[in-house]
Amino acid sequence: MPELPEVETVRRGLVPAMEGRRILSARANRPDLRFAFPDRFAERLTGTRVERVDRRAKYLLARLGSGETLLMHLGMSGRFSITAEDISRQPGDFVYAAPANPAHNHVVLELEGGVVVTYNDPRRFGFMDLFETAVEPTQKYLSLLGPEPDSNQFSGPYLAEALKGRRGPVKTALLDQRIVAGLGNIYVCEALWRARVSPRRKAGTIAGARAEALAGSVRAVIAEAIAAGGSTLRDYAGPDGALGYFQHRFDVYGREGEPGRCEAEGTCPARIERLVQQGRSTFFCPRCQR
DNA sequence: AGGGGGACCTGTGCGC
DNA sequence: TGCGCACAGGTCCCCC
Repeated sequence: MPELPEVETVRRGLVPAMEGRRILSARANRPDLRFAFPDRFAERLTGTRVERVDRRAKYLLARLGSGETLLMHLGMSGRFSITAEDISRQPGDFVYAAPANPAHNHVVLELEGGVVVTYNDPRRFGFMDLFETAVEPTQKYLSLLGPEPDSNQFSGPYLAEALKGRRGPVKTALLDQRIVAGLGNIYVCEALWRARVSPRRKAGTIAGARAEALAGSVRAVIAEAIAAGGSTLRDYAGPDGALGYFQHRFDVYGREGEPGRCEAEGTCPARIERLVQQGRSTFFCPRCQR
């Protein structure tokens, strides 16, 4: 379930399990996920220390003592679980609504301190790569990414400039990771609704105050979702060290046919509609989004 | 260059 | 109960 906020929540869960620990063994249980694992994947991980776990857009980036970075993308259905002997009062595992089918455990990392990090991904849309950290500016998955929503670079004027001349719908443009990094189908719908911008509006017509509002909505939606993931995390962090996975109530996503929450009182006379753009569902209020 | 459509996978929920 | 279909939070790649 990973858009930027979910990936950030996962990152925060992986930090205590991985940072500072040497990888004692690594195993891929199959040759590929979405793409083939890089050459000598397990050997390049074994024996090196994880110095830091970063995130860029929806990518998790484990910085290794070897000078390489392990890049991990969760695709649509990727998830990590952690088992640990000695991380008391620390996240010991992620909590999911349904248990993982072990048949889809594709990568297993054993780290110091009895920590085992397992990557499970039924659909295998996720992928992993290893690259020299020094070449990150030209790394194929990272080099073309737009600004993070919470960065100074991401602003109304930036967004207007980035969307200028684009003839397709703004919904599609916001999913383009080169324009802004980390948004997915849910948060694009939510941000457009908050800004009262129609998902069908031509991207190139977003300018001025409208661009400002949209950039602000993107920022706010992402920030709140991260905070909600964090609060869930605290709520679920019990003595066994469980880490809650992000849960959220959406204003439009998945709410086709329900009354809009567009008015101050919470009830809009219109109902949320669903339409399909580029083969993906868009949820919006036909009355309030223009 | 930008935009549209298909491809990659498995799982789930629904209508018949 | 079984079957087929639609749909699912992402990205890449090919074509125009």
